[in-house]
Amino acid sequence: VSFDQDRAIYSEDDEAVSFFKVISGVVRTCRFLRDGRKLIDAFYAEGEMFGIEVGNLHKLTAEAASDCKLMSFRRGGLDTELHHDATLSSELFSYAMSCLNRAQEHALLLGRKCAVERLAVFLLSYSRRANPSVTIELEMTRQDIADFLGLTIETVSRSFTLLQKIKAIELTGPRCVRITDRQALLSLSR
Amino acid sequence: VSFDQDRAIYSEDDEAVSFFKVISGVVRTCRFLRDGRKLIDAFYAEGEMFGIEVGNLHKLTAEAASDCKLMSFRRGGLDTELHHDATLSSELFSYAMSCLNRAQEHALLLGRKCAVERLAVFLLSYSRRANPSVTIELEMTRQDIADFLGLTIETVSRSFTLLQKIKAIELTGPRCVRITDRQALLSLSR
DNA sequence: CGTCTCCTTGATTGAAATCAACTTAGGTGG
DNA sequence: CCACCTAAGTTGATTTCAATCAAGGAGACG
Repeated sequence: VSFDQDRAIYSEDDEAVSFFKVISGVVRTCRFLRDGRKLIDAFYAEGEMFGIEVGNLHKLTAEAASDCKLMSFRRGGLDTELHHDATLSSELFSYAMSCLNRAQEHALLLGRKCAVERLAVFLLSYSRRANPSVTIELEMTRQDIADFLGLTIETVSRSFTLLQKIKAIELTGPRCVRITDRQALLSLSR
Repeated sequence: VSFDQDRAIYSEDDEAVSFFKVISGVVRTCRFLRDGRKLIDAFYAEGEMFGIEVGNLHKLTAEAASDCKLMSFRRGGLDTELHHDATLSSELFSYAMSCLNRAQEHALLLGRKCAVERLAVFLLSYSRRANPSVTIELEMTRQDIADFLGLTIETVSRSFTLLQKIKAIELTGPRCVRITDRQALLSLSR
């Protein structure tokens, strides 16, 4: 299945009939407050799965952060299978626990880290998942980064500038970053 | 096992040899940044389980938020059992997913809600788990609430005062709250 | 009765949000 | 092919909310 950038894949409280694997592009899952405030919970890149739920409803909204292609899986008998296939369900347990870990790390970032520190964490985690070359291509907008880090686009932009000023990164384009001092980012991030 | 208030039950990166069930009192799980900044991930009250991990190490620190009694379980063959007992592992999956949900809700709060809104959420969730009587007894300090909500004790205190001023709550003592306008709290919390 | 801890309140500072203007890059069509 | 248009990003000025600094009050306990 293909989705254009910013298309909704499913919405909060939609019935969870399928889950997905990313073939290409980036997907974001997010939540909203009634007045429109938004927080991106996670980005999913090539090869990652999302949309697995326990109840009948999706707890988050999923949107295409870039144009992307997905593999869709019928949820079907997953529930019943769960009670019989111990390997499957223990793998799902591991999967859920690793998501939990990521979410807890995210909470620590949102609750206790300042703007530059948040961006440092983001760039490090992003560089880890992208190919390990020096220059990384950000596949999402400043707005997406801001909504993930609990900031505004202006603050994100200023933080990029600041990281560049202290020579931790180099901006070769608005979406292109080279990490020039990984150690500096690391010490900001903990 | 008994723990006095503020005693560590286990620390981040400790070997995860046991997990626990709360018999009485309240436990908090938390993470730290190197400079001492702290975020409480969750509180666990009577009957709740904590300390279940996938790897060999605890990912969080657990401390007694009040004097408390715990039931300790050897982790033992849980790993091997996991691959054979489908019911157990699917239950663990559900457990992990509900923790994940809670963590995501927490992240939304930390990333996008202001101080009073955060306190409103906290009081509502706390009143849900405590007995449903009108007056609730907070079993933790302002510092704990602040570390959970990503605020300082002063801001928490001011938010209590503010909620009282708008007649959403009544403080019958520093640790005793009566919710007088649940609707007001609800509309702050979403 | 004094001391200590926890909590509240006030004054000031500071980091990020908001408001506003400007720049750049990319895409489109003349 | 180039000029224009638009969306995305940056930068600056100001405001705002929460943090910090500081002082004082209330209850618990020896």
